[in-house]
Amino acid sequence: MADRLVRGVDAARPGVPTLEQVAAKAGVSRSTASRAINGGLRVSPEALLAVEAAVADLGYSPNRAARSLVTRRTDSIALVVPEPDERVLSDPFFAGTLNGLASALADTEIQVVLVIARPGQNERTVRYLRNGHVDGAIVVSHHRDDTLDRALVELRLPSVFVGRPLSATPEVDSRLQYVDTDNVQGGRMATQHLLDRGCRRIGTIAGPEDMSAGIDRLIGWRQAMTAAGQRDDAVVHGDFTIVSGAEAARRLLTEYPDVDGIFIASDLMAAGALPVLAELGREVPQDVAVVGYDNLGVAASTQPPLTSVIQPVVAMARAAGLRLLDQLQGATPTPPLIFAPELVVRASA
Amino acid sequence: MADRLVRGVDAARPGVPTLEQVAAKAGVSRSTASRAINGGLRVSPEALLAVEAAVADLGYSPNRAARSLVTRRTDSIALVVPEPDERVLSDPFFAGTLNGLASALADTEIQVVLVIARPGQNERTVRYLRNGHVDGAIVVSHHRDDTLDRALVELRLPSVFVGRPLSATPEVDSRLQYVDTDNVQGGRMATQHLLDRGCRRIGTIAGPEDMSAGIDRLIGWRQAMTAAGQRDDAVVHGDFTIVSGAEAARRLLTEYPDVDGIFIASDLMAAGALPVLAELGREVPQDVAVVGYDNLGVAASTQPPLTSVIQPVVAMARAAGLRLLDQLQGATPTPPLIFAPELVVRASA
DNA sequence: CATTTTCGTAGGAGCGCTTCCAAGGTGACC
DNA sequence: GGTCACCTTGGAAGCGCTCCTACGAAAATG
Repeated sequence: MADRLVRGVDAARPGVPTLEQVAAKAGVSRSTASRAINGGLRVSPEALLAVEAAVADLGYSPNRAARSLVTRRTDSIALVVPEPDERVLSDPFFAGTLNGLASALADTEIQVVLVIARPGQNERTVRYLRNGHVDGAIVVSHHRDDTLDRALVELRLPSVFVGRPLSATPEVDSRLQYVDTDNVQGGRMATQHLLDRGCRRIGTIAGPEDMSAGIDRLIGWRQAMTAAGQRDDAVVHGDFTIVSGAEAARRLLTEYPDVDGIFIASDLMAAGALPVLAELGREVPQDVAVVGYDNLGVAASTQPPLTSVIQPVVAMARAAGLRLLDQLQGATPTPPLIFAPELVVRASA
Repeated sequence: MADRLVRGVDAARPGVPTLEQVAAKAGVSRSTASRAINGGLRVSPEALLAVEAAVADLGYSPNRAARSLVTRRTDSIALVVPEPDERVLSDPFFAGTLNGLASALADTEIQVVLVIARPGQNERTVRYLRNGHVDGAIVVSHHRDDTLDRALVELRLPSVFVGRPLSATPEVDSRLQYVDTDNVQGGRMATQHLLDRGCRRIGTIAGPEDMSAGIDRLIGWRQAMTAAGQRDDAVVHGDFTIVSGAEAARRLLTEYPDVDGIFIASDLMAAGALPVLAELGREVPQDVAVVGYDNLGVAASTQPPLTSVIQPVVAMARAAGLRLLDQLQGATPTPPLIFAPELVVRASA
């Protein structure tokens, strides 16, 4: 273990003001000062004013540790994210989540603690969450490891998943809060758009088979294809990265050279696929129409710009944050909140 | 203020184990248990073993609040980031930072608290940091607002900037820790590469004039151009986003239609510029060679793939984390750590 | 006018932990 | 064998805060 660490703020100086000092300055007792600060109930207007002045004067802010010790709350929530590897690194999904969450918590005092869920360290992560270090958790269910999901559900810690966790079978849905878009419908919409513009031999570059977003979008594609009486065999998988998109496109066009439309389960993969299509002499959208998914920045900047299905990450994360807040206030868990996907038509299809 | 919140973990159940329980189970006093847990100094081997067993058995982990209250440390550091807006959202910079920081802290107990520095709320941010809620801070100096930078420096809170803060004039450098790449040299290298391949009329799409990365890369370009005896007037500015890159490219080619090379200060802007070049009938790299900056994922997937200057975000953030750790252990601040940029040659130049 | 209710306030206990201190036990050394 | 040093240990204080309880004064009630 490390030696004694040096104090964050030097103790030699007057130091951080305490409630005691505020009370003294305001000429009231510690209790009154505390009450004044925590909502001002049962405090006379004069006392309230005096305390507020003292607080402003001293630049006081309550010691969270002390408060937390007695309230048994921490006023902080965990943002549980999978270890940011190459994939997450190039994925704007996370930044969007953060943005939405921040906006949900904007006018609370709640802090966000980043919890990196390292693969193989679930034990540690769960212990951290269990032992009251945070009041709740937002879990970015963007990883392939559902033992963590399961463990979190067992925990009874107020928590909301962004994106349906794979462990969310219908039976346990009620015990489990999540926010997601309807990826099945999204997949259907994307495919239908291709069908509507006349494509008949439509392939798909699907996401990983162990992530709900990957699975569901593929299901949506299947549904649309069978409903239209088309074959649903032209499937290759990627892992949502640019590189995998390029590879997948190559495989797809090799195995099914006659495709005239591709539904690609993420814009990033589409960004990888488009250059390959060009290289193989396919004009987009004339020879092969392409629809992506996510609509997160990259979509508009590909060549040609990508028709894509909107996944409103920011709104989802915001909703997740608000739901968590509700739970922290004691509200009972509500059923999953599913956003409707929307299609943005650009040049690629 | 909000009403009483519900406890994160239900108190009716056996609840979270305390040190007292561990001690009882191990058959030692609370003090001994504490000593055993915090490094095991002055504890007999038997006692140590007994405590360790009890800890494992009970799944104990110390209450951070209680510990923090007495040690006056929080064992957490702030990651101060500018409010994630559109720009940050589509920027993999942040994810990389997180990745690097996480790796630096991997085998410590230190938690990362996300502090969103909202514009116009500097007061609040500073107060939070000042009042001992965290032991130190990593500041992603990726924003345009240097009053925060200045305030943080005043704070005497151990902190490390990722990216040179604009307020870091040579005089205050010593009081201020940061990690950065040599953006001037990076700009020079990029430009030199264009010169070397025969470009003579080189323009630049520079970053914002109020961010050190923007300023320095432009300086580098200027240096290379004047050293080569070329005119350094073909400058337009963007704000590091894709959209601004597209606009800037249009402006540049309108004002200076004879450019045969462009140094673009970020890959994202380059990603916006390339389609515009294509649209205006310029072949890359034949008619106009292009060098980008950052080499963060997008670079490899543009059409054509982008020659770019590596900015090792992950390594930088990791270094920043390690330096902060050093400071927390009492080490004296060290001079800025500057990474050398590297050029990755791809098809665009 | 006496009595109850209400209100604002102060004091004190105690949250779980670290750490100071004194005490006890052991071995080394004279 | 006695003294000293050293190591291990438990008791107790106290970190800054909230909240329970008690209390006096003011307001409302009979």
